[in-house]
Amino acid sequence: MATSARASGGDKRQMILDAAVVVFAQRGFHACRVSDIADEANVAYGLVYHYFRSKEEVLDTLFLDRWNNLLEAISQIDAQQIPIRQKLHAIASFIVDSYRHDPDLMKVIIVEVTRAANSFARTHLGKIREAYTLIAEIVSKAQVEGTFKREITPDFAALAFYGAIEQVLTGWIFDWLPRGDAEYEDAKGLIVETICGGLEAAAAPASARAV
Amino acid sequence: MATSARASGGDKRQMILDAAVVVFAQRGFHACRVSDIADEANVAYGLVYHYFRSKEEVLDTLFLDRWNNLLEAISQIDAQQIPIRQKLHAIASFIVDSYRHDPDLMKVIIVEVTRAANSFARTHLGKIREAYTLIAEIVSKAQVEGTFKREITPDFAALAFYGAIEQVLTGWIFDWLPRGDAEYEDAKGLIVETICGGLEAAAAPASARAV
DNA sequence: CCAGGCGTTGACTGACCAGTCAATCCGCTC
DNA sequence: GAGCGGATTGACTGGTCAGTCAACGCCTGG
Repeated sequence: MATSARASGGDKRQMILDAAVVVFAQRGFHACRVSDIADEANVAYGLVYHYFRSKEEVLDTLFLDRWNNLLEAISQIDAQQIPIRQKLHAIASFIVDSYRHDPDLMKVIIVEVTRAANSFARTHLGKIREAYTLIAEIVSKAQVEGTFKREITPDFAALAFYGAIEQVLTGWIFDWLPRGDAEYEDAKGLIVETICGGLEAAAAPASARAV
Repeated sequence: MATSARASGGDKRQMILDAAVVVFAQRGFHACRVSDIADEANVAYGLVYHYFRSKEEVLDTLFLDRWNNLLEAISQIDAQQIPIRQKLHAIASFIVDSYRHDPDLMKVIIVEVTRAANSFARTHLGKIREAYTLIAEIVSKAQVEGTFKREITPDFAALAFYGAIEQVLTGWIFDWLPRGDAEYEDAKGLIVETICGGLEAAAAPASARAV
């Protein structure tokens, strides 16, 4: 009664999006057919085209929703008055927890958009770079206040930081790395420690930039 | 005369491979047609299938040739009696110089294989992970000798190191980062410094693992 | 009870393209 | 100069799928 057979308004739209996540995660964007999405959503083929202009628009929608969340989260984290390490930890947390909360969706976003440099990343380059830029600004401020050294450019640092996170997520997605709540928590700390503290034992003087 | 109209043996095979690099780099593996490769190589469509079983085998060939080179290079670098930083710098150098020497080929390998987690990376996961493993072993040895701290697992360190390199290459490939000989040299040093020394100014004690 | 219209359906079309194959070419050997 | 066999050609086939569209269902408002 509450949920009539005829679902109200955008209800089926959401069902299609949810189905798309499952299908894209399982078979990949290019390998799956639009009919797979419709089947998974228990919806007629044509309805997908009622709500979305194309198969691509479905993926675009999934990506943009999620990525805008990320951008806002980073901005909010940056606005807080906390040490730089805590900021980076919070960003890593947000992304790792996004994965924990909905692994399929994050898999789709990373595998099909973020890492798919020749197809979708092209379209969304602007959005993706916004994230880099926000992180770079955080690094930059840390350099100004003296917490971070200046030898490494903020852009470069952002690349390394985000790259490390993405690489770890990729490791989980493809089962190179063990998954689990403990692993997720550890990873957050390890990413931040690697990027901030480096791998070297605290012994060599800062000037030991050999090679 | 030396080069007769009828090229000898595997000559055309190489022409096809070279053409594939150009075409894959320009339009992407999925977006291009086999006929594009044949056209670019000035060769009949069918000849591609004389030398390769499928379009995929062309890409596989490109990838494996190059990746095996990389694996061997890493092994050789590891065998040398030099400080850990120099080893990592040499690895970064090899990869960056590979890009400098043949940007299109590296673009194809990274964009179409290494980062294409859902299609080709699947097939070549083993090969790709060999690289991680080799790097992790180097890190592991550095931990044993006390140069690297033990808090960060070798697997994780390898992920971060390789991830940083790949991210920087991606930055060049898609024009987020300026290219040029100076930039290439700088990048090698910055990658190593970021991973080994971290971003933080040398002031906080090693125990400052906040958050 | 009827009309209008959004939501929904799924068969169909048009285009695309990987891979096949029968025919031709050409260098070589005997 | 006959004939073998690998190299080369490109028209063709078979299958796939994204996207279209005409029709139908069901709610709503009059």
